[in-house]
Amino acid sequence: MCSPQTQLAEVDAMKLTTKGRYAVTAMLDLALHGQTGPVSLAEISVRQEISLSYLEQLFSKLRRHGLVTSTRGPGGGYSVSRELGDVAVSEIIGAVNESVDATQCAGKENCHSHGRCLTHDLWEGLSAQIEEFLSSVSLQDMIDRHRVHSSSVRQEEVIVQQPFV
Amino acid sequence: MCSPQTQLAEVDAMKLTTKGRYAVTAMLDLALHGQTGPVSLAEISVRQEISLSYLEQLFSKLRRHGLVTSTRGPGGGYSVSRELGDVAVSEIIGAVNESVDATQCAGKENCHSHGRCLTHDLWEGLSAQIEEFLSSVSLQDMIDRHRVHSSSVRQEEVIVQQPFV
DNA sequence: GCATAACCCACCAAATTAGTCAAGTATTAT
DNA sequence: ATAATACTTGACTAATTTGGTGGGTTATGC
Repeated sequence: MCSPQTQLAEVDAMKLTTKGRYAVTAMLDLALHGQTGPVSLAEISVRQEISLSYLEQLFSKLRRHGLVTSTRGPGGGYSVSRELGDVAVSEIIGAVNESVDATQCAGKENCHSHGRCLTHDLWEGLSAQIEEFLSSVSLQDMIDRHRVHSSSVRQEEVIVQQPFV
Repeated sequence: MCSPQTQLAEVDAMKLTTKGRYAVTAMLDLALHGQTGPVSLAEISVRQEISLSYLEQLFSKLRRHGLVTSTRGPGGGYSVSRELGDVAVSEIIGAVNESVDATQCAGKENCHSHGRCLTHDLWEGLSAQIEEFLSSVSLQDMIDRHRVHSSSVRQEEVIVQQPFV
């Protein structure tokens, strides 16, 4: 990012876009409806109003990252491949945001003299914190927290037990 | 988002893109160099390698949101309008990501029967947490934390004093 | 007055996102 | 076997966002 030839340079920081939201939404649908067996993308497409082809793109990446497993044939579909508590939101978002990432100035080469690099470091630090935060939230967490929240339980618990260590 | 006419519907959730990063970076530059007076966009442009015109776009929004004040004429420039501890990262990112947002299904209208809305709620919950997290980090926090981190002080402090309450 | 800088605006090229379409391949219930 | 179901792949496109140009206008310190 600091070398001249890499003009704008995507550091592979956590990106929060609708793409990631679609992926998380779909994974949540899978988590909620997948107890009895595989869930077809067609079902998810209808329930979540995401186009089937777009879901195929997303799940192709999710599968390559080992987050879901597929079952072919009639009655087939996708299943979450691990326990819900072991699937972090950051993994889901990271999986669908994967890029070829060829042009990356790995590490910090000549990045110590310019004023840019201090702010660069500061942003990296924040970025790392966001990622750490999203790493600490699993699908199970999201479901549990919602359950607690939507019932008339005290808010205190929800706020105190934040995932950030 | 749940009504049929709103197909994809941007809920105004926190978006983490390069645009927001540019804004935070520029604000940090302002914070670090603005002690002696206003800082011109030209300076920031050189230091942070962001085009002047793009900075103008960003600061136009930052100014309209009251995060910076401008001083015209020679020796002029921008200043952070509040104390650094009072400027949250979430405000900066939110300011530059403002959208006209006309087509929005405000509130939750007919959103209680479909399966979509549970996952929708779950995402909203996470989104709120991310926003809350970013709200708790100020420019001053970022600078302080970096200072602590870059000197050879124990890591413990940094980890323990996380901004998330 | 003049250079400096904020401000404003319309327009644009490239990249990314989101979605479509079509032709496959694999699995399995029957 | 075979049809049905479901996943795979890739090319293609529309919409949006990103980042930038280039033209100007206004305010102000010297």
